[in-house]
Amino acid sequence: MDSLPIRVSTVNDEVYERLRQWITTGTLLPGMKISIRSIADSFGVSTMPVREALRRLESDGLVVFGRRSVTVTLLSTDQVQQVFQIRLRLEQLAAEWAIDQVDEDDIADLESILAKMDRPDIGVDEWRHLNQDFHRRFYDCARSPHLLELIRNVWDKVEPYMAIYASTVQDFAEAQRQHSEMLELIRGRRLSALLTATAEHLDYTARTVVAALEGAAPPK
Amino acid sequence: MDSLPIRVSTVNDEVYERLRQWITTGTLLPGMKISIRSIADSFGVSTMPVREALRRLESDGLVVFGRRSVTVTLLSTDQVQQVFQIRLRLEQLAAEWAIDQVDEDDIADLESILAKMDRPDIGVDEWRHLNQDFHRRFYDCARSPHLLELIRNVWDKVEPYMAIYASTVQDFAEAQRQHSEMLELIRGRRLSALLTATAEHLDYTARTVVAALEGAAPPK
DNA sequence: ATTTGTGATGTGTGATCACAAATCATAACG
DNA sequence: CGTTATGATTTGTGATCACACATCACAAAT
Repeated sequence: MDSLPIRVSTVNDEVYERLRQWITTGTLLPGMKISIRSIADSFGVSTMPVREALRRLESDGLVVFGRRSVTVTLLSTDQVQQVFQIRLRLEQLAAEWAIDQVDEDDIADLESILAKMDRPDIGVDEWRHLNQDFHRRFYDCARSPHLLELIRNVWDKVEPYMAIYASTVQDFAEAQRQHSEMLELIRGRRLSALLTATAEHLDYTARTVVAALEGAAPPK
Repeated sequence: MDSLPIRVSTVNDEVYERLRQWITTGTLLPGMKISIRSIADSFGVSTMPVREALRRLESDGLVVFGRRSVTVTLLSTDQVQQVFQIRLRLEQLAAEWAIDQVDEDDIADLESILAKMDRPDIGVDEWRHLNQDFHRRFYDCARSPHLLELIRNVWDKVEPYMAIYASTVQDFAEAQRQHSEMLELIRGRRLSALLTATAEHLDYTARTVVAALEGAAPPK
């Protein structure tokens, strides 16, 4: 009898998730120095689990260990664009796999998420959260946890800059239109059209983010 | 005057590289349990740097932390095939970028590596090493350290199974022919042909590895 | 006013210790 | 003989400590 709903969240995992969220949501900005002891104190734990969590974030590419310092990874504009290119290839692959696997429940969930995003007075934070939900639910149709996690990792690398972009823009109409289009295309199993739509959506997002990046002052 | 080629390798880094090599070369087989204390003792260090190194390998996807155990990641045949699909997309992207950036030095280096692999009495370990060199040097032409590292990470996930495959086969003629073809195509800047050649090479490799995997007894 | 040397401070690194939980071996029981 | 209970052992987790080095501030010299 293997009952496995046992909760075994360790301190390390907790710190890892929290720090990851702090980085991707913009609480910790790219280029900022991180003090292991400060983090440990503010969480009320020892430095050890913080160190292990930071090592994981290092391999995720979200933080960089220097000689005697840890900083949030800072990407150049070129690097941001490259990551978007990588994201595109991975998400197109997910789209290919999803076409053959998607069912009615998937469609219904996606419609539900999209409906929540259609509120005109929606806040930026909530919109970003739902945007993440939509895309993740979308890739989830590919039925490949491995690919899903990889996309999530790459996604999170540019997520801090998405936060900067989202805070300066309040018009999500175009993005919403593209989402609707993608949903229609996957519903109709129109693969090639879905691939181009995905490319257009990501290109649009990348261009908007880069524009916001160059308009905004570079973080110190 | 900023000459700073000072070597500052930490114990953590050392352990990380060694363990990574042990996993990718097959010294530590997929599914094997890892004892943090044993590793620490065999390296003559404390458990601390070993723990941090293992956390990095966890985010790399090479080891898995259980409730009270650490094991080398064990992939199913399906998962191995999926990783090869992901590799293909990333390496095709690298090929696209490389076409516009490759110069004579790159070609010369690739030819040199290929020449070393042409020895008929070459050992499997040496061949695998040179094979890695060739592909990495190839992606290096894309001039994107970020993409290069990502490919390396994904590559290493299936590398343990490449080791199993390589140990059972002693005929590298077909792979060598495909390498030569890829080199010719990048020399002639023939992008679309290079993309299909890359696809064929990776498909061939994946099929061979999967065949060896199903033929071999699953590791306990 | 700029540069350089020196000391104080802060910070990551690595070692050691204590503990709880998982694992395993052995024995008791059906 | 197979199954379960139980105690010993192993092992990851987290805390604390000592240390070396990077960083910064201030002052003295150019």
